[in-house]
Amino acid sequence: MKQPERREQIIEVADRLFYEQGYDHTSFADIAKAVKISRGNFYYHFKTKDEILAAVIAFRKVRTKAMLERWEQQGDSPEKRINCFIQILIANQAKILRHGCPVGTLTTELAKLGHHSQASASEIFTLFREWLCKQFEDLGRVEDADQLAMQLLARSQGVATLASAFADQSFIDHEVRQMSLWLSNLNFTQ
Amino acid sequence: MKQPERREQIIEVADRLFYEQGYDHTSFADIAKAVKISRGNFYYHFKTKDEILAAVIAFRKVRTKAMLERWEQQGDSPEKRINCFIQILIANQAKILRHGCPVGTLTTELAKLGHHSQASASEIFTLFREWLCKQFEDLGRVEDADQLAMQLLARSQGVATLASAFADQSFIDHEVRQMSLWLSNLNFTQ
DNA sequence: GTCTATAATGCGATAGAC
DNA sequence: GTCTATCGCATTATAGAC
Repeated sequence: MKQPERREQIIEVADRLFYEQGYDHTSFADIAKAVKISRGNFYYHFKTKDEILAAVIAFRKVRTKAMLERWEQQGDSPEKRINCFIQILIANQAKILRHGCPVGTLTTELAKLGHHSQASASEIFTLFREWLCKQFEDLGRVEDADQLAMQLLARSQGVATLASAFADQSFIDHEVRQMSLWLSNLNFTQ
Repeated sequence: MKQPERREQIIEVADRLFYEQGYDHTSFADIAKAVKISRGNFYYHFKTKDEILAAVIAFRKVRTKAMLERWEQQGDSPEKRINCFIQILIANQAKILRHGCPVGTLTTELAKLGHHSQASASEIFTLFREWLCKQFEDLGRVEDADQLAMQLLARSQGVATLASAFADQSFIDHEVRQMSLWLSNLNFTQ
């Protein structure tokens, strides 16, 4: 297989395994086995574990940016676009119940490990934060746009954590409805 | 040193290290070194890593129950008692900024590891949930008490995760004020 | 690019002396 | 109750053949 393809393949598998099992708990052997190459060959593509983590984070950033651009074009109002964000809790419900939020769980783990890539991983949160901030500004909440963005980010983060802890699907459904309601009432409560 | 004392000492050190470094990443050597006993001696007190994790979770449950009982007696109104809960984000600010919420980060990690103690660790959340539920009932919100408890639990959980990710102390301060405000307005918005 | 073989380290866990 | 010594295993990482 050509070099770029194999590299992409490894990153995608590592991305999935880091999410499902955690970064530290996932070994090169796990990734190599899933990609169906030998451990030795793995080192041709990535020299250290830090290197593949950096590649996975970069991959997630690109994917997140693409998703945010898609939402930007899909929704024809800021409220509809923010609802796209809220709805990912439903779209990824099954995975979130088992493994939590991909961004939150990674930044938390890297913080505990004292890993230098923690700051880089947190920038995925920043992508959501700035995008949401822009939407709230378009909604007319110019002054507290960033605070609203952080509030929504925090709440959906907490929903993912608790839904996973209690293995409670209906909690996600309920909180998503509540967040949508909160959003549609925002114009009148400033 | 007498057996029960040493056992307690190990549990307290393990509790701290599991919080700071994560469960999986903390080795017996780490704990033994911090307690200043040999690795071999460690096994006199705890035979497996599962065993010490179970002891730490049990320890946290006892400590949480004691704290909730203290809050129960301290606050002379349900609103003040719920504010005790909200204020732990301030009281434990420094630790939360570095290591997140002790309950949330442990349940998340155990979920990723597929560890059988995950359900037991989640019961610490249940202690808070049921205590908060009772307070919201006393506040007069009988019908949606559990939903309000879960909403507050989720929000403070998200605040801890994001504050840690961004290393942003002022975000905790701001969100705590917002949650207190939300609480004081609850009576009028039913 | 891919493989096998292997070095070097750290881990959970055990045995046995004191 | 505490220690030293050690086993068996998984891990990251390297060397070198094909």
